[in-house]
Amino acid sequence: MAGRGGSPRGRGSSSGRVRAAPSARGRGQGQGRGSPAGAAPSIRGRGRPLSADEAGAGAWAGARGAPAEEGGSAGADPRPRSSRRARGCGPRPGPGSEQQLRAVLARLSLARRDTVEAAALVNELAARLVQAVKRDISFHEVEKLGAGSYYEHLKISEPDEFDIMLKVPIPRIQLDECDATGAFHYVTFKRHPQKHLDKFLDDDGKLSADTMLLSVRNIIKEEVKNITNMTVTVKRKKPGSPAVTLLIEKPQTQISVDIILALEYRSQSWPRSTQDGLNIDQWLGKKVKQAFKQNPLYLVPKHAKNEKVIKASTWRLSFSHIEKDIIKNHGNTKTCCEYDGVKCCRKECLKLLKYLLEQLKAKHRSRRELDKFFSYHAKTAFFHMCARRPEDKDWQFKDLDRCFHEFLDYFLDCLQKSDLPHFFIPKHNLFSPDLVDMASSNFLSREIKYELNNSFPIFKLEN
DNA sequence: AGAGGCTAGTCGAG
DNA sequence: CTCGACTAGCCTCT
Repeated sequence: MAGRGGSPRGRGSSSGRVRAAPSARGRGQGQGRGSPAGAAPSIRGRGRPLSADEAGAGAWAGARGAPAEEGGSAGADPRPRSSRRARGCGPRPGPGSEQQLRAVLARLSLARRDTVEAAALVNELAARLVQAVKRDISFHEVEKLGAGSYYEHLKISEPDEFDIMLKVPIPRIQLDECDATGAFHYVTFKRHPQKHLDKFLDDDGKLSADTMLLSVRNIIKEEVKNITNMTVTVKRKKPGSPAVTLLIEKPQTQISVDIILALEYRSQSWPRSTQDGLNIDQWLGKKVKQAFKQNPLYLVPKHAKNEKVIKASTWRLSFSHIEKDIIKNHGNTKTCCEYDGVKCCRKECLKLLKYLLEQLKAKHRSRRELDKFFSYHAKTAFFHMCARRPEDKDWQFKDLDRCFHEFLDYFLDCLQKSDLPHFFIPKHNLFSPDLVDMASSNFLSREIKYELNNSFPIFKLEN
């Protein structure tokens, strides 16, 4: 649940209470949600899946249809808790399909040992950096917020990428859209300037994203010099990136940690460009939507590109906190996926699409067609798909194969039409031809169709 | 800041 | 396969 402000949906609450006290959520001990699911030995060897949040989409125009309703898919889900995710019990599933997908998913789960080790390093590093940043008067009030796949329990393969937002509360600011997307804004202070942030204003009185991020970057670089108990380096700055990326070197692997500066914007209402977004009325409910919209918004330093002129002072809206909350509370019913509720396969579908994209990107690393696809595309398509199929019964655990195929169909459709609206800012088309050219979408479409029609050979590669 | 409770996840024993 | 231990993260409450 997102910030204390009030994440909607008090989840366990049996009452109709919508946003209040989550305290009543208590249910039994959170114990054994056993799921053996053939714990694959941590797969560290696997082809480094490119960078964190990326994944593409795939679309396919025609080939739909094939969703193989294969023989009654593995056992009916209704097995209560534990056994729920066990793969392939019950009648034999058709070749490939259900059982194959579950095997893939089992391989994608994070090995606990890796998670424990990575979390210890990352948490220690993050705590130090937060302290260091807080020492600067301008950033006195920063707070940490875990964002991205790892914190959404959607990280696959290895816990090697972490996104950590540093929230800077900024009251009374004004946002002005700076281009047609509705995502990028200029930030100015209303009325009184805020003394501790004045030094980040540019000549026009706009808050300069570049300057502010650079300031954080310098603090971090200094602090990193003092760290002796692990090997950490600060990666070279990428123009237009909202993050300071750190690398923790470990004997076998490295962990990348993105520190993302984020202005915390609380206001009566979200900006106009978001007005028709977050279409979850049928899925999570209007009250939930309303409650989400009471949450603050975040702005991350990110150049509005897409135009000849690069604007150094722009900020992009970020909804990571809401996305995280939706993913955690993804059901039409409150009890979806609770330990005594019914398990759905939504997250599994998303993991599979992310994996597919990662693998395709890795396979075609040397070409450029897939460079423009990111896991955020998969996530966005996922939200739309959930909104189109709002009911838990549309996502039963036993229907993984069908659900995944339908999800891919939808994704292919988006690619083919070059149309994937940002889930929160509907007029912002993430597949707009200026962002993703036709050659790229066609290439990805073709690759996905190929995988679809051949039982996903790319999932079998062991590399 | 710290303690305690809870969830969602992995893993080991039988 | 099932059970339950164990753990990270997150939340609430002093």
